[in-house]
Amino acid sequence: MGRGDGSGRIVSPEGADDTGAGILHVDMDAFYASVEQLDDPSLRGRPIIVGGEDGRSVVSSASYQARRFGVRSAMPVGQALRLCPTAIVVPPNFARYVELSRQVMDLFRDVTPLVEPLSIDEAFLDVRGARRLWGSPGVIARDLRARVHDETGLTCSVGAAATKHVAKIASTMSKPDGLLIVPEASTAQFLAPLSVRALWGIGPKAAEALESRGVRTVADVLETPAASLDRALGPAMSRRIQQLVRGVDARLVTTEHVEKSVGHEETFHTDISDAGALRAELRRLADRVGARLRKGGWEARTIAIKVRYSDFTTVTRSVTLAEPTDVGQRIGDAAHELFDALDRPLPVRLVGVRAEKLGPAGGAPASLWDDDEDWRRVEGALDDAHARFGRAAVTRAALLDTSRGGGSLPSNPRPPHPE
DNA sequence: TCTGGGGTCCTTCCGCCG
DNA sequence: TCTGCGGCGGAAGGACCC
Repeated sequence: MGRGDGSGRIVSPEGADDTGAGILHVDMDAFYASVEQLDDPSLRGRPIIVGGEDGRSVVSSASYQARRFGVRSAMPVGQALRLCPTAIVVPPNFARYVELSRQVMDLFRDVTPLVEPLSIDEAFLDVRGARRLWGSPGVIARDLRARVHDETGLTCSVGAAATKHVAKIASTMSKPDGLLIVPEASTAQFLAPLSVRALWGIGPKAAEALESRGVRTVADVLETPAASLDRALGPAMSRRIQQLVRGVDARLVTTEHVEKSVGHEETFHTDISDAGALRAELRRLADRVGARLRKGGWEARTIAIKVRYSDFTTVTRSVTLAEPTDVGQRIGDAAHELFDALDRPLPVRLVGVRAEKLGPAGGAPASLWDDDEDWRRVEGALDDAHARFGRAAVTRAALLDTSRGGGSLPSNPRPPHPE
């Protein structure tokens, strides 16, 4: 969810060049806050904050009217109210957000089966195979925005570019309720003046490390020796950033996401010193983790606890079990053993339990940054299939499905709906 | 000001093993 | 038998994202 206030918004004019900009990033505007304003007309046009009402909650989402006062996501609600005393605090209604999220994602899948939800309110769409059906990426993006608004009453912002990374940046810059298209040939020109803070994966710490070396913009990164970037960011991040600033981003829009761990944590209303109460809470969280593992048909072998003290220092402890488990009792026992071995110098404000999953069926997901084998098969088959069936009849997704042995090439010109 | 909850990925350290 | 070394996996912590 975006954290900006919409100042500095940039959008593309009607009919802008969209050559090669086949990856869309769609991001709902101030999603939770907008849903609340949709459902309660008395909130429309007013500064609202979606967040818990207890003293320790933070802002989950703020309407643009509140953002003008400096209110941002993840800010403590108390601080937000000092910035914007007239703001109305609304408790979150996650079931409703999930419902609307499903509706919006279904709209996306009407356009292309290659939809990768990133979170409840944003997704990547690969529309490269949809040109014959729905038009060029720019046309698709405009139609999609109109459809989302017509059918849900909500607005979204869309970035269209040749890669996920650039599309993501573009959607952020177009917020709220905008569309920004970056044609493939303009990628370098688009990126060069941006602050390093605009890059995905560069947070406050990494930005500080770069800026302390005089590296403030993407153009600066391009002029900085790799060894210097390695020292500032570490080799892995350095390599990644060097690719991103050159517009290189091999990550594909993938429709399958496999979670690697499940966990729950709880911040108490007031800090707790009583070991019995803390152990009871760990047991409760372990049961929830176990229930989720069983529901997904997974097992876990590494169990970790997290304890945050009253001074906000946080420790984690983990253990690898001899046998994998999906049983809350066993997870709770492990959590208790880890907890009992801690010396607890201060009252505790948060405890958490996490389990690293094994399954399902050992299917570890490929790295985001590796080439995808499925995709290579698809690319190879695509030209051949286009020649045989015509471009409009053949989508990458259909080929992907076919290449996995799960389907056949479409006989009608509409992209197959995944459900 | 006073910091949620759900995750992922990376780095560093350490012990084990050949 | 001892030492050095590299690879590897586990553990812990931190940064980052939404």
